Amino acid sequence: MPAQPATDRIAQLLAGLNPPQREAVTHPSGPLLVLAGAGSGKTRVLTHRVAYLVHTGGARTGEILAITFTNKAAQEMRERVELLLGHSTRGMWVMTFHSACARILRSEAPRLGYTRQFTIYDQADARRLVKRCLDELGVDPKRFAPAAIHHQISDAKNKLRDAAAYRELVGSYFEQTVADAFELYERDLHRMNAMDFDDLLVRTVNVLELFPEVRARYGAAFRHVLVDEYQDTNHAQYRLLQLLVVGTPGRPSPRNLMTVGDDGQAIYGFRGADIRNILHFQEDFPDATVVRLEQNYRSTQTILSAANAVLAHNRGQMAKHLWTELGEGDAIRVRELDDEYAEARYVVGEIERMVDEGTGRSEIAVFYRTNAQSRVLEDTLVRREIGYQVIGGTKFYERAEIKDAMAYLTVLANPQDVVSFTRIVNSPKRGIGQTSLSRVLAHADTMGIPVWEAAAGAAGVPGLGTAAVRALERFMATMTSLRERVRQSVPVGDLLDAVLDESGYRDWLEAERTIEAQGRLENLEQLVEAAREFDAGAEADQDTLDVFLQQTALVAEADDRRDDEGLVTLMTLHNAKGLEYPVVFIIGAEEGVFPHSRSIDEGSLEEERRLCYVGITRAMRDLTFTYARRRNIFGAAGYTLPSRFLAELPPDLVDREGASVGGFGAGGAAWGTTGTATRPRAVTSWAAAQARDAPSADFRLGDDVVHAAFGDGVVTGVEPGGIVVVRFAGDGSERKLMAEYAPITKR
DNA sequence: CGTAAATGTTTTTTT
DNA sequence: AACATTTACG
Repeated sequence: MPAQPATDRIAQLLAGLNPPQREAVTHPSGPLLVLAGAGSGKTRVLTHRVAYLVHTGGARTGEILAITFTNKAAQEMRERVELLLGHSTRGMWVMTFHSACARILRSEAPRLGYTRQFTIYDQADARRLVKRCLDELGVDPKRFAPAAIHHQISDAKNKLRDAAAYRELVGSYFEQTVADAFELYERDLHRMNAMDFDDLLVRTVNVLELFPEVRARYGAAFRHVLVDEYQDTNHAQYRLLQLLVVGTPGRPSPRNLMTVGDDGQAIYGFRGADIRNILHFQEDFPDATVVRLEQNYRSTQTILSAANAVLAHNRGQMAKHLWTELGEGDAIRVRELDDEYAEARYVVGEIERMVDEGTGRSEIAVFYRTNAQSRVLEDTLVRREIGYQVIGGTKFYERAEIKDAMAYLTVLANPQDVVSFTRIVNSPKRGIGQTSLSRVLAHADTMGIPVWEAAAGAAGVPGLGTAAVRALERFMATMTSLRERVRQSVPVGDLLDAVLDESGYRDWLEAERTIEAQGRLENLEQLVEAAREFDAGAEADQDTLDVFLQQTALVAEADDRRDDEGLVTLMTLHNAKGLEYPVVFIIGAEEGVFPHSRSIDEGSLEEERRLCYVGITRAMRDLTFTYARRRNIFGAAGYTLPSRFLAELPPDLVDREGASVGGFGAGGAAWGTTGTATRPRAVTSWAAAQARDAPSADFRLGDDVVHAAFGDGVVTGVEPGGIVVVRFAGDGSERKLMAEYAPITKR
């Protein structure tokens, strides 16, 4: 393309934008909030604004920080901006919050007592560490699940509360335990030179708050900050933006913050997202310009009206007037099936029919609430030989062999990392069991030295058997030799290859001679390949291993979504946000499944409803809901009720052939055909519906019960989800039990 | 110390 | 039903 005068390029950039889009793109300066309804072209506005800023000289590429929620979105944004600009976006920060923070911390973390080689722990690593802390405290992991404790800690961190601040708010024994674990956990993380996902945000905020010169530097560097999916930001992210944008007393910054979002699509509250960030933007920035994008370019009016009608059942959403020029379109189908197998057969049958009629497979998507639901569907698709892809689910980097390989590299980069060391020391088996490992760890702890050093001096570890000492010495000889190559800056791909050979990991898998091991070997080769690609693209600096590790820790999936290959796409509703498909199926529309029983229990129904809104608005022209009358969970079959969201769809927009008329609450037909003698009382969740089939589970307040292990007790509460609360006479403890599974009987 | 059996727990959603 | 973790045994 020949170079054009800037004015032409700008005119071209703005052609094809509607008036509010254009207003947002050309906004001169200062805070800007874009309220962008589903399908209203928000990515378009973001990318065009970035290009506009560069073209008009409002910012150089290096002065722009564009933050997205997922890596996928970041990559897509970068590509689209490059297309608009006609050149590379090198130097522009287009990435997720976590990536941006990791990058800042790679240079600034030493100010907080970390080295540049700090390890990033994912959820699983963090949970393992929490469990270790609980062990150290002598807490029974059955009483308090490490996952629950970690969730509390994570929640606190997202609110920028440290362990001390958390302790001040303690109000129960559970929270007391969390506070204890929190302190140990933070101490261990810092000692091990490691950060969890939340730390990336928190520590960046810490650096910016503690060091005004750092804040001034980054504040000046990013003249324009653009944030996508603003409704999903948490408090730490909010604070981070304030620090970057508001500037320092002596040096006010241009406050060029553009946030784009839709309060109707806030679906990450469970992860600490605070919807108030978007609701209060105009209070934070009273001079903010607000632009509403209300024309939808994606869906038929029927689909939009249905989405609006569902969302209208929430209180306090911002008003929306989405409209479209795409016409009425077909009714939304709702179908009732016998069970999840019939449901899968129906969906796959419809897919076959549509494909026969000329629809491309890549135009079709199936959404579900939980990953586990993909399984039956996948079986059916395989049997009918329909190509499909599953987005999300078990991630490449969460596979055991990949985590092992990464742990080897991590230990080589960060010799203090106990979690990674523990992971690899006896994998493959080299005769270093739990007992020997504990001795090494304890020794490192008492001496206050890194694990690596303790292991390297195995002979000096008290209580270690000669066999264990020898095994450790062999292991550490290998590791030391590998570490030497790190020092020489051997490319990561070569290093990883050497790790797999010299650790004996490859031989170990090859010796297994199973199909599964073969698959694992292939995954590892794929990882080596990814490392070599990284080497090829890496700049010739010395920190390649650290960069590789920190970058990889933040990338969930290696295999990307493919649009062009004629594959039907399967994913969770959460994963569907930001995407669109001509044909959409939403399966498992049942109380307890969607809305999920836990949401019902925890009172986060409005968020579930927004999730439903997100799902509906992904569809361009064809939308089908299905639900099953009977569904298996934990093995046993249970009966279900149609999702309340189905009842919220305006009847005149819906085609309910084969489905019970009236939806939720009119499930009598479904129940009647099962031959069940008693009509069920109103059930609020799936588990409760299922509990109906087990008469023994019918506990009432005040019932005297006997538990196989805890002895006599009395029922002090009955909760939705088939949970009974029992206070036991033996130790006075109060426990929540699953009525159906717990070994309790009425007296 | 490692393997195999037994036991108990689990399912939201994700950077 | 599937999985992880704990326990028993060689």
